[in-house]
Parts: sequence; C-alpha cells; structure tokens
Amino acid sequence: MEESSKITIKSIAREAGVSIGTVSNVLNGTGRVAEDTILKVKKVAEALKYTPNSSARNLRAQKSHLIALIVPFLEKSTIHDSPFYWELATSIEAGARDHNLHVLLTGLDKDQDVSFVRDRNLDGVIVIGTSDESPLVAQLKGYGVPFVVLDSYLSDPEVFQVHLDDRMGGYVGAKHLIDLGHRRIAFITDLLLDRGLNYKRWLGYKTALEEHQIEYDPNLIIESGLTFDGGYHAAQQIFQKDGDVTAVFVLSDVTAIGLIKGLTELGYSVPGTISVLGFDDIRYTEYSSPPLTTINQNIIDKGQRAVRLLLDQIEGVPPIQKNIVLPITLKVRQSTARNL
Amino acid sequence: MEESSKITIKSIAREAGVSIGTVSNVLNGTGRVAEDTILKVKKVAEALKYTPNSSARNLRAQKSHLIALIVPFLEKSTIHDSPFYWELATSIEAGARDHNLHVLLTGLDKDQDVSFVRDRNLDGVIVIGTSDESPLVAQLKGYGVPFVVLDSYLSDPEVFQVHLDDRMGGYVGAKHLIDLGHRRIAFITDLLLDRGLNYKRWLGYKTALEEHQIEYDPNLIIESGLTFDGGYHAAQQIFQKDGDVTAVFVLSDVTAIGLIKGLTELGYSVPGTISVLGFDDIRYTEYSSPPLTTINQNIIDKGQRAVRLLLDQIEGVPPIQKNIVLPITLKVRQSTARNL
DNA sequence: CTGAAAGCGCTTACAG
DNA sequence: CTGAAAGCGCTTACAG
Repeated sequence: MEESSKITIKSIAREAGVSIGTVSNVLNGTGRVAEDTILKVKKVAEALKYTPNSSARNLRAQKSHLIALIVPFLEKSTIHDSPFYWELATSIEAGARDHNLHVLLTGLDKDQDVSFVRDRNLDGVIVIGTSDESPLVAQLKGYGVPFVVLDSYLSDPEVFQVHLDDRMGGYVGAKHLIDLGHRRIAFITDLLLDRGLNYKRWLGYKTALEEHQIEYDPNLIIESGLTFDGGYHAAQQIFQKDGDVTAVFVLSDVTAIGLIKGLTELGYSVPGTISVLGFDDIRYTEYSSPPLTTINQNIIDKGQRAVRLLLDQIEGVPPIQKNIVLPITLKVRQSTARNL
Repeated sequence: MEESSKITIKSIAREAGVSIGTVSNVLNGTGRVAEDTILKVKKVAEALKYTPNSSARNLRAQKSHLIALIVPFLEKSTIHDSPFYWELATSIEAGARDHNLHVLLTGLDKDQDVSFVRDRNLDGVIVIGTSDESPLVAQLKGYGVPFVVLDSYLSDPEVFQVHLDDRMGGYVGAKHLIDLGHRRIAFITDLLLDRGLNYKRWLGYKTALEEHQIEYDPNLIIESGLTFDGGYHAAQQIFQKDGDVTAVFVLSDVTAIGLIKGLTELGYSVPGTISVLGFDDIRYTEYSSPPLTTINQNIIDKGQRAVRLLLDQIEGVPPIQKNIVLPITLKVRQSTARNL
C-alpha cells in the first residue's frame, strides 16, 4: 500500500518520466499525445490512485462544480414540520450528482449575506421560498451566478423560477368542496400579504367562489400558519367566527392533520360533520385517519426541473422558458364528503 | 457601483499602494503592520467589497471549511419515508454554520467511492447509517480525514460514533408492554443480520422478555422493513403467524402508523384489541390517531453532538470519549393499553 | 514595518 | 508530440 497522502500530477510526471503538462493533457484528453505516452501515464495514474485536487482545478477554472441549495430559515417551525423539504433536497442532490455537481446545503439566517456564493465560485444556486422583498435575489444577480428560485413569485421576468400552478390548486380545491355542496368554506393559510404562493391559492379559492355565486367572507380566512399546531389551534377559531362552516380548505397537509385532531377533540367528525381538504399530498396523507383528500404536487419533479433549469443556464443552453409552472391534481380520499 | 467581478487582494494592493503580502497580513491580522497601513487597507477592502476567494485559500491551506454529510441511499424508501432526516440534516447544518463550515449533502450510490472527500480537501465527514461491511469507513480512514459515524455500530474502537442507547430503547419499550400485561409481543424491524441498531433494540427486547420469564418466540419477529408500507402489510402477517398477539413493538413511528392503518382495516382496534408501540417520536406521533406511544429520541441533539465531535477532531481537541451514547425515553400516549 | 518571491496543484497557450 | 512557463488568488517565510 502506497502512502496516499499527496499524489499530484507531479508524482505521476516523475514516475512516468514526462512533464506535468503532458500528464494533464493525458488525463483530460486534451492536446496531441503519443499513444505510448497515454498508456504509460494512465497506468501510473491508476497505480497511484490519482484523483485531481478540486481546489486547484476550481482556482484555475474559476468554478467549483458546486451548487448551493439555500433554504431561508425565517420560519423554522414550518420548515421543520414539513416532511417534504427532505424529498426536495434529495431529489435535487440526486439530479446534481448525475451531472457531477455537489450540493451545498445552506440555511440562511435573517439578514445574513450570501457572499460565499462568490467566494466559493459556486456554479449555481437554487433558492427555496423567497420574495421580492428579500435582498437575496438582488445579491445573486449582482454576482452574475446562475440561479433558480423555487416556490416564490418574483416579479422580475429575468429570474428563472419553478412553482406550482398554485392558483389552479386553490381553484380546484375550492371547486371540489363546492361541488360537494359546501357553501361556507373556511380557508387556513399562512400570511397572505406576502403575495406569494398562498396568495395565489387564495385567488383561486376566490375565483371558484365567484364562479358559483358564493359570497366571499373574509371572516372565513384564518391566517394561523401552516404548522401542525397552527391547524390544531385553528379548530376553535373556525366556529368562533362562524357556526355554519361545513368545510375547510387547508394549505398544507400537516396543518390539515393538526386541524382534524383539533376538530375531533371538539366533537366534530371528519368528514361526517365537516370536510377537510389539504394541500401537498405528503406520503403521510394516505395513512392518516381519515385518509386526507388533498391537492397533489410532485415534489421529486419539482426538484428535478429546478436542477434542469439550473444546468441549462450553467451550460449556456438558451432557455425555452424561464418560468416553469408545474401542474397540480386533486386527490380525493376520505376527508371530504357531500354537504347534506 | 463598481464592477464586482474580480476583486482580489491584488486590486486592493494596487488601490492602497501596498504589496499583496501586506494586504494579506492586514486582512488576516497577521504580521506587524503600521496602524496607518491597516486603516488604509481596510478601508479600500471595504469600499471594494472584497471577500477572499475560497478556492485559493483552500488550495493554499489544504483545507476547505467544508464537511460532507453522507447518506447512503441503499434503502431509498426508508430514507424517503422518514421525516427525521431533514431535522438531522438541518441541525447538522446549523451547528456547522456556527463554526464557519459549510455542509455538502451527499447521497451515495451502491459501491460509489468517496474520493471527493480527498479531492475537495474536506475538513470532515459525518456518515449516517453504515456498517462494518461498508468500504466507506476504510476509505475515510485511509484519507486520514476526521469523521463521525451516526447510528452505526462499528466494531473499530478508533472510530468516533454517536448513537442512541438502542438496546435500552428495545428494553424499555418491551418492558412497558410487559408491564401492561402483554405476553405475546410481536416485533417489527428491518433486517437484523446487519448487527446494527435494530439488532441492539432486538437484544433489549429479548432481555426484557427473559427478565419476565416470557418465552422468546422467533415467529413473532417480522422483518418487514421500516417504511409506511412495511407496517401496513405487516398487519396481516402478525396474525397469520400467531393468533394470540396482543401487542406490537415497531422500530419506527412511520411503520407503526402504517401498521395501525392495516390493523384498523382488518377490524382490530388500537389499543382496544391490540397495543402498538413505535420508535423515534417524530412530530407526527402526537397527531396520529390514536396518538402513538413511542420511544423518544432527540434528533436535534444527535446532530449537534455529531458536529461537536467532528469539530473537536478537526481542532485537535483530545476526545473525552469517542463513542457517544444518547439516552432514550418512553413517551406514553394512547396506542398502548393494559392487556385484559 | 514592508516588499519580493515561492509555492499550493492545476491547465493552457507557446515554443520547439 | 512534448516540455517549460505563466498564472488562477492566496499565505508565509525571508530579506531588508
């Protein structure tokens, strides 16, 4: 066994009796090199178990084969409650790995800057959940680094974005409940004022109501946050505000599950006395009781599309579209029922 | 606004009228530099928004301020079903960030090597769930890179490890059921032959049985895998093998939840006719129905301890202990009841 | 106190 | 076809 500490092209050059330039050419398949030399160098490289030093390559090439996945931790509880960030992260990691890129997982504290993106010569960045207000996007644009933004609604048309057809999600969900005969439909969401994805879903919900001549009632909007706990505590609020509610549209499955627990404890039965509709279709929904009717989104696909969009930028492929909108589908299970 | 593309110590040196060596000394607080010069250089650096290039630093220093979190994706379904990897990953990321380290998230395909650990001059590595059989650990040792292994039971006493008191977990869980009067207790696990954490828990289970003069029956051991589906399908198996089972100890909460669904569909009631005990205490357990009695582990703490152990190695702090064993606690909720 | 120089490991023109 | 040299941006002895 050879001491594996310091095998560089220099070691190979010495061993093979050629110059380091030639070694480099052989290993990269560049330049004109004699067949004999190629064989010899390759053999030595293999024998010495040579692998190129990334720092040196990165310094030379001014890139890093590294992308960052930036997750703003502004709302820690939401992030932790949601089991789908992991799926998203792993699908991005898998996609990146297929293209010889590594993924830096980075949480971001409030008003922390991202100069590391430039310092580390990152090849690209994927950002989850930001907004026009965040300085993050401006900073990334300033660096000139390719980036893709997920689940955000940025007004800048130059920015590459991937998100769901959230408005359609809101519409389809509300329509499902309306079609079941519900008229008083509560709506549980995070803050709407950020004009982000929740706002879009809310627009869809409103559109569905309008289409069916149902009066929109702001009292039915509950901005309790999209955590387990938020749902649990919303159970009381719903009926404090209005005794006639027969259905609730909840913008996250975990919150829907919290809500169902809350409702059950208050003596309501789902879907017997009240219907509950979720959003996300996390794996868990099938196993909850009752199995949750929800709006399905394909997380794996979302991650893969983001990686694809980023890679195209990195490789200079002209974009067909900068704004990818992913479809949603209604998944009917057993937490919604006809309003009698 | 200045063109931000290429600010190096060279730019600063030029602008400030000093040499690059002096700039470096000022920025690093090394060497003896005149007060005036310090001020001048610092001002220029700030004005130019200088941040040091990591690749160059890394090349020079032969390190990277980068650690890898390696997650073997051998059993994809388990990984994806379990909501706690995300918590673990984020707690590791947060801990690393506090110490100026970035985290590389890396899945690992079967027989993929980890030469990137050396190529990228990684400062350290955290590995989740490996075993003596995996070539991974040997490779890491060969590189001489600091590393910590989570949730694995490696026989090598030199390796830094963090895991739960799994045997105690198995013991405490089984004892709880025994104390409730159960005698025929099924045990749902992943494969036991790897001698890993499931095996330890199984030992604890056996010990508890022995202590109470209950015969160990291999028929009650179901190696169905620790996924939602594994639990769901185990429901039938349990009673095919033995009609007298009154309790089931399941080594993962998600699997316990799958099992409960399966049992419910078969007409059993939990905990009325059969008790179910989980493991992990994921957030979800509180909201499932019935709320799950389970063995609690502190994921955040696990991640933090791993980072701490890694940092000590990196900084050359002599280890107090190489093997950290984290406590478990029994969390009694409502899925277990007295055997009548 | 400050500058010039070497070197980390690599790639890429450029001679020959 | 092959070698010598420059340079990516940084840090660290070493002179002076």
